[in-house]
Amino acid sequence: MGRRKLKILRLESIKARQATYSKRKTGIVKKAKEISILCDVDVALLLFSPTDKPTLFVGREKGLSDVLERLSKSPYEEREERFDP
Amino acid sequence: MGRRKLKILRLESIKARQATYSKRKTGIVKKAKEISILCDVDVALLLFSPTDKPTLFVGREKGLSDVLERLSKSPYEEREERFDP
DNA sequence: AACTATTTATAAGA
DNA sequence: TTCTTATAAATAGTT
Repeated sequence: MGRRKLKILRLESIKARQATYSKRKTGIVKKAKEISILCDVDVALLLFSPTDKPTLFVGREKGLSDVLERLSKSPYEEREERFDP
Repeated sequence: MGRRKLKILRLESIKARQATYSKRKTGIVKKAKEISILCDVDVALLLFSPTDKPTLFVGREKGLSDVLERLSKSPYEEREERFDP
């Protein structure tokens, strides 16, 4: 989306990475919140900025530890890792 | 987006929650991958489906434990929790 | 799983 | 960083 189509490759300048990070972080956190509410599911999203600042969103008024514990209790057969969605 | 504007409230039927989850999971995992590549940052996204199946995406070819360790080492003052982005 | 009308996210610019 | 706007992308309802 945007004025031009962007290729998904590492942005060259640190300024561009910071500007794009700021915009996209807002978008993805919003998406995380929406899917959690709409579908009534647990979500945890952790991001580090180009300047190393972490942002954490966990849905449904839980803590990160609750969601991680849930993952640890989930059978391996049910887990799905997405490296190339 | 879509044929009608949707209010961000828990969908009533389990079928609707499952259908919407499936579509939006694809979208948010794609977003996580994109911000990780474009901005060259660490990202971890964990989602549980309405049928309890977990999906995990971690960017930059790291493991979840690496990203969690990075969070644990991050100064509290730098952390940002987003409950209402 | 696919289609497509419509809404939403965002790239570039200011 | 924040706002605007043109355009690309996501997705709700449907089949």
